[in-house]
Amino acid sequence: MGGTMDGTKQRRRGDTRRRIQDVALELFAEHGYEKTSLREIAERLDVTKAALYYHFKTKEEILVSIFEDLTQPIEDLIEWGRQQPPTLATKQEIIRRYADTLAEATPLFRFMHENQATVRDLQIGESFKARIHSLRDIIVDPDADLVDQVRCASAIFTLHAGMFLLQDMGDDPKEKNRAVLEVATDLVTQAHRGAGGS
Amino acid sequence: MGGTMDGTKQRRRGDTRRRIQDVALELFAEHGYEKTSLREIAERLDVTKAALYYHFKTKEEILVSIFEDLTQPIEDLIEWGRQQPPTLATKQEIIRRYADTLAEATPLFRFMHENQATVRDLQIGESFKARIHSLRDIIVDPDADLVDQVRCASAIFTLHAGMFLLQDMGDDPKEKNRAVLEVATDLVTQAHRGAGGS
Amino acid sequence: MGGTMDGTKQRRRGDTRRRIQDVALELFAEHGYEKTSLREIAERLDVTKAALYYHFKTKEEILVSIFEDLTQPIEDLIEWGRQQPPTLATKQEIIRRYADTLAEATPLFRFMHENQATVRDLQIGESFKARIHSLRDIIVDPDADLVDQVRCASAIFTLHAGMFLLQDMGDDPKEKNRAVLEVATDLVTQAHRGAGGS
Amino acid sequence: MGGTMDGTKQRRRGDTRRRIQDVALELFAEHGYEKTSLREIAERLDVTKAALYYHFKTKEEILVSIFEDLTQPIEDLIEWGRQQPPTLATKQEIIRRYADTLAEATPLFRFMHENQATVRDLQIGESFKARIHSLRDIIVDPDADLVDQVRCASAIFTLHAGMFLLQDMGDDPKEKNRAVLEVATDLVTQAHRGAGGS
DNA sequence: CATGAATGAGTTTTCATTCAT
DNA sequence: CATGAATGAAAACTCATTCAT
Repeated sequence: MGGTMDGTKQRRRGDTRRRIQDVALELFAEHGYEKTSLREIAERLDVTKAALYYHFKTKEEILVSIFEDLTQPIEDLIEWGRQQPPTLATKQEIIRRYADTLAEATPLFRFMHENQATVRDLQIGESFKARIHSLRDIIVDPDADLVDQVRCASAIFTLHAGMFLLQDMGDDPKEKNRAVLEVATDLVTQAHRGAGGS
Repeated sequence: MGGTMDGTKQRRRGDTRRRIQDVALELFAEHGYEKTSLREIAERLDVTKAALYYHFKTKEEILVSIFEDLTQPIEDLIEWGRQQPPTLATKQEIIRRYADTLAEATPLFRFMHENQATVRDLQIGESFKARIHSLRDIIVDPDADLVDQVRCASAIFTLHAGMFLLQDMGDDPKEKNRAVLEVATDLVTQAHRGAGGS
Repeated sequence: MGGTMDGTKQRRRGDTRRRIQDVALELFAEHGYEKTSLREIAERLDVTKAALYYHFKTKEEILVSIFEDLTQPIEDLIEWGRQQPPTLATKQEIIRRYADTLAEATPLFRFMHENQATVRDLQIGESFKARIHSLRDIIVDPDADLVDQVRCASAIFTLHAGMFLLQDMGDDPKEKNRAVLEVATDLVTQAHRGAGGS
Repeated sequence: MGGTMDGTKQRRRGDTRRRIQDVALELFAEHGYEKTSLREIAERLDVTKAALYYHFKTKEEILVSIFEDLTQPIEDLIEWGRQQPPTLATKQEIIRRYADTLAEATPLFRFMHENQATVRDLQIGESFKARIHSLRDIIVDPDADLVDQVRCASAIFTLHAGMFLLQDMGDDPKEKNRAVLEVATDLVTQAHRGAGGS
């Protein structure tokens, strides 16, 4: 009981919830939240719309649940960052780790990035914005020179842009990711130098 | 007669088309394209929905018309850029001018930036993407080092982000804009240096 | 003055009304009354919708006016028929003349035939039905054998069908029309014989 | 339990689709396809418009579904006719059977007959036309004399007209139907004789 | 767990019609 | 004669959501 069972059933056991999230995110990222209907999601999963409502109370809840599941790593990163000394090395490491986090949840971040107007009215908007700001506040001293503040924010956006907007650049995606990371790291490094870090 | 008349009426004469565009853009930028209904636009203008259809064939056409009217300056800028020698000074000037262009059509660019998922299915998406790419291709040699290519793209996104995402940063918006411009210019300058510019 | 003028202007003088009728009938016959919009008519004539309203009070009036202009010949035919002796020759002549009438106003009759459901609610419906019935009553004695009554009605429908439904039959339209007329005449002849006509 | 239940509820169970078709056809036949709105259909059934869309994807699909369900007998008749020897008896039998078919699906055929302009743009138009042509081709040799071809087509239209246009003729509908059938049969018989049938 | 059936509120769009100029 | 601008009413259709089974 509850142990290993058959395996085929296990894949479907409680798995529907996850499958809904996967398909929903894929469609949200592709066509936007508003233009993705529950009918579409249900059809792709070959279940009825009503089935979605067994697992989630509303359409928005589907999105919220995806968001909550996938942004845990960012919260962890923020937590970690706050406990480190505010050295350049820490900041560089945060950039590095953030790049990894983005890479692992690309569709969600692509969605967040491309649907800001939608997301703004949708509870999670504030939540997401707050996280990004927390992150920014770790890598830049709010008392620093404004130009350096911008540089750090820009580092974050460079990572974002690298994920979603530069798909046509460079031949090898890995190489491109390395280049993006380098530019972002550079920006943070320059900001740090400007801020008087020796 | 026929001369100057009252002025109140004159403002409404033939002005409706423009007023629709204005209100529509405002709402599109605020709530997104999909979530803005024609009823909403019409109500704000105190006309009927059908009046909108007298001036525009479809909802999409409203957006397209706004887009076409407001992106002319970018096309001009691209045209100008292509006829200049590819010096660092040129590139810096393009960044400067592009910043101005963005500032003058903030709501449109905010809209484009925050509704990419929507815009992608909407004809003008490709058109806009193409313009940004053209701009990028002017400030970076496609044969340059990949890191420097990213730096230039990043310069453009820094300007974008500066417009729409950094509204809480710094006390004085003008100062912030100057800071944003400086970071973007820096990125281009660094890219140029890397590319072997003396 | 008022005499011959230029000729170009003369063609347009008061001609608009006729042109509206022509285009309207063409479109009504092609796509049906309901699916033909005034916008469509106006666009084809290269005038505005409002111009149509200068010449006709309503959409229905356009149709009514066409109807009235074009069905005069039928009324004349009925009038003529009523004053003839009820011989077989008269009936045959009516069939012959009716065939001519149909041929001369094909689009109208095609319209009436293919849009009966529409026309029924539209005033002219009754009017048209009454005319056809009058015609029928001339070529068949209401006291005749029911089979012969049907034969006569069938003669009329044969003519109609020949106009609108047999376009693919036979190589030469003229030949086909002659065949149609022959069948219709035959039917009337048979009916007459049945009715005890010597 | 599960057995016979009440009967009132049972009639409504799964019956909605059929009820929609029935009411729709009734209204389509009465006022025409274009002038019948989904609101009207829904109101008569005491359901919402959206309920219609649960059962049919579009308004047109309602019509198509009715058409497909009701024209099966014609297809069967054509199939049967093709496998018979082309004797006069066969042709007469086809006329007889076709009259029966028409009588059993009167509203649909009335609709098809009175809304040809509408139906023409509506997919099923061609489909219907093709069936009628197939039928015609069975009862008349395409190489026959043109007059006899017309006679056969006329036989079919006589049946049609008998259904929809002669409602005022004769006192007893059954008698009238018999008369119509007789005229149609006569026409086919004459055509056969003309074609060289002994 | 999931479905079949339905709803209410909304959407974009079209149309015949009006009227001041 | 004709237009430019607008309207009120209605159309077809979509969507998130509900609920008995």
